[in-house]
Amino acid sequence: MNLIPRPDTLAGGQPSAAPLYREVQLRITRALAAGEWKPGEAIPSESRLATDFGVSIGTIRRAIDELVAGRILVRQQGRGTFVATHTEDRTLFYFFHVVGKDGSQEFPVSELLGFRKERAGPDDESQLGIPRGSRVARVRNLLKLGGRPVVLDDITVTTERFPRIDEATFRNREGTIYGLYQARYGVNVVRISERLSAAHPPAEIASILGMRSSQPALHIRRVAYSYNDSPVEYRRSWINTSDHEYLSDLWKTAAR
Amino acid sequence: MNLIPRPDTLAGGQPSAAPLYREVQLRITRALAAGEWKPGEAIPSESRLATDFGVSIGTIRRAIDELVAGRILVRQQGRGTFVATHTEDRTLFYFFHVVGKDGSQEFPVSELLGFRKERAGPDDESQLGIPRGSRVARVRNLLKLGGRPVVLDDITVTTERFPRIDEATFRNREGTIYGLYQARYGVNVVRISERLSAAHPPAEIASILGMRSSQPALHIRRVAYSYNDSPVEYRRSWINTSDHEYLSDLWKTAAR
DNA sequence: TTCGATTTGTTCGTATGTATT
DNA sequence: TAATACATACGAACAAATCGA
Repeated sequence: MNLIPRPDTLAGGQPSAAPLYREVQLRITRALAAGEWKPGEAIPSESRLATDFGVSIGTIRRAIDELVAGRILVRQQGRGTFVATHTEDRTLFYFFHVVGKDGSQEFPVSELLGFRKERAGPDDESQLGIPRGSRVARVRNLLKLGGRPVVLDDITVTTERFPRIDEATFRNREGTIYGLYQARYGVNVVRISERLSAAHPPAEIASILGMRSSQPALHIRRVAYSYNDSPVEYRRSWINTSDHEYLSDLWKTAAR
Repeated sequence: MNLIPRPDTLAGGQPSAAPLYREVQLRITRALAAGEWKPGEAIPSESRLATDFGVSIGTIRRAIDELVAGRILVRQQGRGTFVATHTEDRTLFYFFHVVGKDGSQEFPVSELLGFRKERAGPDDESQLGIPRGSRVARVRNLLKLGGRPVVLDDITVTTERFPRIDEATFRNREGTIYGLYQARYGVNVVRISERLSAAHPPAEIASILGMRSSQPALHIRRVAYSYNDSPVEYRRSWINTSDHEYLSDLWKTAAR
């Protein structure tokens, strides 16, 4: 029956008690993080990976299953398995949770309001896990729904991960911001964590959102992560919830 | 090799193009909805289900996989597969998303503030998908964190699904409200959908939460679903976000 | 249009490992 | 210790989708 005993190591690294498919998964994730297979591209076929890694095709499928569930990879029968991109409309609402109070999901229109480079503050440092005084880029971006301003994003990223980033890069992009990160910097956002609270917006922001400063707004602090849970973006948002809501619907979006 | 062609029907019902594991999954879900296996109990072993359904054990595992991912079932190696309960602390934070601004996850203390029965309003009817003028029970419940009031829930359920429900039922319960639904009424909440907005709380609610009515609060409209996406509870909540936040962290809680 | 090669999707079966009782 | 139940890994066969010759 050709039962080869499973080696304790697969990559020649430190020994491990983890199952084989986890090791395979880890190697695939590392290859993704290293940019070996780029977003939109197909990764090698399952049978190819099986021979390359010296495991059965079932083990490869098992390893890929979770990456597909986590929207890191996308399978297509008859074609192959592809690195997920942020260019598809479907994936947008996976990271964009603002919907109309009537339940309508609308495509936001983006407008760049500001760009500058400076030193990170203590909040940025802790959220992004970066050294003191790191150089960061700050972007102020407005999202309009139905022609009216609804969401104001203040985005912070490190110039280390996004070298030579500038205003034109943001202004001339096609598609979403995460699509830009992916296509131009090889940074693939695969997960976000958001903390919401209600507060009065600062006067400047209230003005942009067309509300009075005495009106309540939704405030969100978001950290976006790439592979291996490494944080890549810190975003503070204000949302005018007069006509819109934040939708938190765990399993509708994920696989059931 | 004993290759039996797959029948188009498994239960003798209408024909189907769905894969076999989906049909098995559907039958398991139906059995759960019918209360055939109760929360906390073990469902039959995989090998037993395989012979019962006349499919391979691999197909059974495939069918159960998604139910486990959706927290409907819980596998335990060496013991069996169990219907998930709302009595475990782990599962609490799957439905309770309020955390301290310092990130601390605290166990809320519940206090019943009110109970009454009346006719459903239009909002209740549409959210719960019930006929006009249905009889509903309304519960007002306060959640305290660190001894201070933080969350006020106004809960609406139908007396049809929760017969003979009364104030004492809620007051004398042990554990969570969803645990009560499960243990006493066989209603198993497996998914919630929440819509968040920022607003000024009504004076009465602000007073309960120890805030001024001019302060912003987080307002949440939640619909809780049982098996087969059938809505069972409509809940309107107000949250004082002075010291707490709403955490939306898709993949930390789900399987990666 | 047809056909064949390729790739993922489904189902089956078997063997063995590990945890529980 | 033995029996039971889930976990991992392998392999095989066929179905279904895709794509190019």
